[in-house]
Amino acid sequence: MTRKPTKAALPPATRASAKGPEPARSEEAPATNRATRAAERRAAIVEAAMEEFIARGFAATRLDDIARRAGVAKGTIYLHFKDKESMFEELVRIVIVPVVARLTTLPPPAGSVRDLIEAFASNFLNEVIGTRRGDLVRLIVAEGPRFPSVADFYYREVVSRGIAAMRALIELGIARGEIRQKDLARYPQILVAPAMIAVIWQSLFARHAPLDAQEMLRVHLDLIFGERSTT
Amino acid sequence: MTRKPTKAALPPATRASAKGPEPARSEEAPATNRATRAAERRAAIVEAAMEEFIARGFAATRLDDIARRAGVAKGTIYLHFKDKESMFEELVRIVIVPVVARLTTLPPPAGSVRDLIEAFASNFLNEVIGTRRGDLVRLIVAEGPRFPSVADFYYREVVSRGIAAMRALIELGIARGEIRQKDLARYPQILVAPAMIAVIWQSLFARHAPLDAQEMLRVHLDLIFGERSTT
Amino acid sequence: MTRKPTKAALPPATRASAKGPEPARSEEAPATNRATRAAERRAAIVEAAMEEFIARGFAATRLDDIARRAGVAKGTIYLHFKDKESMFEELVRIVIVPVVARLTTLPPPAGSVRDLIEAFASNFLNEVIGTRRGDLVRLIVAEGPRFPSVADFYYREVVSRGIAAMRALIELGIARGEIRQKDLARYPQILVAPAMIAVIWQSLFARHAPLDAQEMLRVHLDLIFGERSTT
Amino acid sequence: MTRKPTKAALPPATRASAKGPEPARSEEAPATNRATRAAERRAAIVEAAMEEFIARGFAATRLDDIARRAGVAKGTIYLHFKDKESMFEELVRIVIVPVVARLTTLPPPAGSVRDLIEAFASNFLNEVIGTRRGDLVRLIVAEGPRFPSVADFYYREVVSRGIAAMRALIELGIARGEIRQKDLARYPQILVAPAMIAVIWQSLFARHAPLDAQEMLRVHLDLIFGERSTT
DNA sequence: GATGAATGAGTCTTCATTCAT
DNA sequence: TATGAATGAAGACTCATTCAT
Repeated sequence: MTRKPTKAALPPATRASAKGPEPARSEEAPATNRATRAAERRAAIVEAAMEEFIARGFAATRLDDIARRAGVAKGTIYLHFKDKESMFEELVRIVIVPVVARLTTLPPPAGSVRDLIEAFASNFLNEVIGTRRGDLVRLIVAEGPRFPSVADFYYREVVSRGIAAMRALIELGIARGEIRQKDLARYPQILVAPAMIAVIWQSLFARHAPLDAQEMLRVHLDLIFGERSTT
Repeated sequence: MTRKPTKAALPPATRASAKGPEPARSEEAPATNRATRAAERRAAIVEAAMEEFIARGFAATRLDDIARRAGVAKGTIYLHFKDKESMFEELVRIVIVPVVARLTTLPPPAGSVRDLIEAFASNFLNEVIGTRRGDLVRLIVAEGPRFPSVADFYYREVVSRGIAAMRALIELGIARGEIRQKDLARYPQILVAPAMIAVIWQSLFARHAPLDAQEMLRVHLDLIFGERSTT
Repeated sequence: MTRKPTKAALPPATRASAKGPEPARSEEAPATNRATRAAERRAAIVEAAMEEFIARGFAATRLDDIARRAGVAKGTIYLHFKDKESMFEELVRIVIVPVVARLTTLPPPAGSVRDLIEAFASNFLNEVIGTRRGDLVRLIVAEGPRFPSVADFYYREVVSRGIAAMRALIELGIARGEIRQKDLARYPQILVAPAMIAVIWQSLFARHAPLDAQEMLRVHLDLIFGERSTT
Repeated sequence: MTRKPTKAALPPATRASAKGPEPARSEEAPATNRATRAAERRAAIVEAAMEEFIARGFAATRLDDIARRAGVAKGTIYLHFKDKESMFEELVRIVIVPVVARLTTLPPPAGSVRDLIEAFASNFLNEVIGTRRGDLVRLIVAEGPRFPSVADFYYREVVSRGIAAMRALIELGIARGEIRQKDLARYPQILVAPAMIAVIWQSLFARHAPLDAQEMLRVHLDLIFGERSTT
């Protein structure tokens, strides 16, 4: 048996690690109207599916488990999603869209470029690295080749925008004299690389060698902007 | 069905599709004695399995496909591996060990630290980024959480050693005055991050936005060592 | 999946596909009082169910489709019928009873026996062969073995009566000297056989080889009554 | 529950009513080589599937039941047939082809046309009416509209040939003066109609009113050829 | 050793039926 | 009465693993 051991290796999941505002499990709030109930259920399914897909990957995830975790019957899933595959694809969209929305709103044009980027980094540290959102990034890396539409979506919505935003910042930094190396603007990936590595590191190796992502990012920024006199 | 679309996206494999009477053995030498034959078969299985696992991930890979691609019968796989799961785990070891062996041999004590690292990078560019070996890295990222033993092994054999080696180089660079930022030695991950990002980028986004990995790595080294006067 | 191809072959029904806010009631009069409304709904369900059962057979018909076609909610069906099975059984009764009623009324004591039978045949041609009613016959042939009660009912109400009526006519024909072969009265089935074959032929083979049922029946009657001098 | 009652209505099938030369169940003959075993299994599956499809119709038949009846595991069916649907389609071909083969061989040009047709009829009586083969005809009538390919095949292989053969015989009969009514050659269906009705009658109404098919066919032939002086 | 037919547990998906609104 | 969201039992199909040849 192949899948069983795989399951055994992953204890019934971390469960109650509700990410959204509320677990939206049933039995709790009676809720009032039907639409609300339906929305809650849908949210519960999304939440549960995310958890399971992250824990086991697409192919090894069982809809049965998602249903159980969401506290709904198996058939209910099919009231919200066409099938497992499109559930996965929609899921990524559902989870990513609000993140993108927030990010595109954020940038308050304050202080120096370094301050701006540090704000970004700090945000990233709190909201992505080591969180469910970080795991989602790893999930996309894992399943991307088998779900081109997911990779496409992620590139379009997140990567290309992120790269563009970083490039703009870098160019600003160069213009203001904060960044010396002009070529950096051609490869904004360099700016983000350590952050991405931190995300992956936390998923895979945190157990063996915990990584102080915050400090690493600071060192990286020092590399780009020069070390700060004031720490 | 879970795999159908995935299969559609991945045409029935690029290799052997022998279906007729002839087993289509591994194309190499005819070989004479039994031990050799067995070793060849095993090698063919390893090769085929790697290919399939990389293309579809662990759960979605069918032993049937591996067998067909390797030109052996399904049962034969079980003469070499206990089951699918341990096959996967052994596989990673089998493929990684020679790579590590080569890397630990490599370091030719030549010129400057930057030259050394550039040699490394160049090697990495040719042998990893955009190759099967690069895909293996993505595979480990993908399956790591479900195969702790694989993640462990990879950390122990590759990551920790790589980090240690990089740290040694960085310290050497600092000692020789080639690298100004002392803190870098605490986070050798920063040195490797762009290379890893390049690996992942090629798997996922090459189609949308091809990345000139070589040039990116050069820019990154300029950042660390300062821009070269000559170039 | 069992039904997919079947569905593909049968475009989502020719009728109502109302999905929007409006229930798309039965198109007839708006009706005022409740009893009337209920009766109308029931009629719509019966009509829709018949259509679907004929198109797909009992097992492959979905209550969902019936409801949609009838323009009612799925639950409404259960206000009128106990379950799918008894719905099917009642349906056949509901549809057949008025037909039988009409037939037993028909026989206008006109001219010769041949004229009488020709009147019958002509009626059958117009009202059964190639119509919904003809498909019902095929449906009963198809589902009879799985619905003994339906077969029983059909035998009792239609077949045995029809046979008896035909026998009476044949005997009359023999008595009057119109029919020479006396044994025919023992097998009135022979008289009806071509008509039944025509019904089935239209369902199955009309596409390959259209059949002029009217002319065939005429030839058949000529066989029994002798060819007419005038025609 | 819809399918359960349907099942209940049909007691676990008549089972041991093996039609072919031998039941080909397992456990009996040890068989020698693999190919033979496989062929036996395939035959058992075909036999079992026919039985079940006839008893319940396509949609209501469960592969589980077919497997159980054939004495094989569910998966084994898929070694021989792509899916339920193509199993059904192939089945009809598999069962019909040898029948057609035999029929096209049969006709020994002996005696009078009536004798020839009586030989046919007698054959039909023994080999079709009231047998598995007869049920198959009913099955095709039942499922034809949902399986155009089956109806097509049946028309091409059986119906059109049968009609052509009957027409030839009728024309011969007319030429020899055995058949008076010339128009009959235009509708050979009339010649076959009572036989078909007998087939259907036996499936549906035998319980209520057994039909002496042999005698009925004789009467029908008397109608066409004139009553025999000797009998 | 090598084979590949056979197995049957496991998974996705459907749909008749129920019931709170 | 009418609704339709929710349920979960049932059924088609897959595939890792075994074992007789």
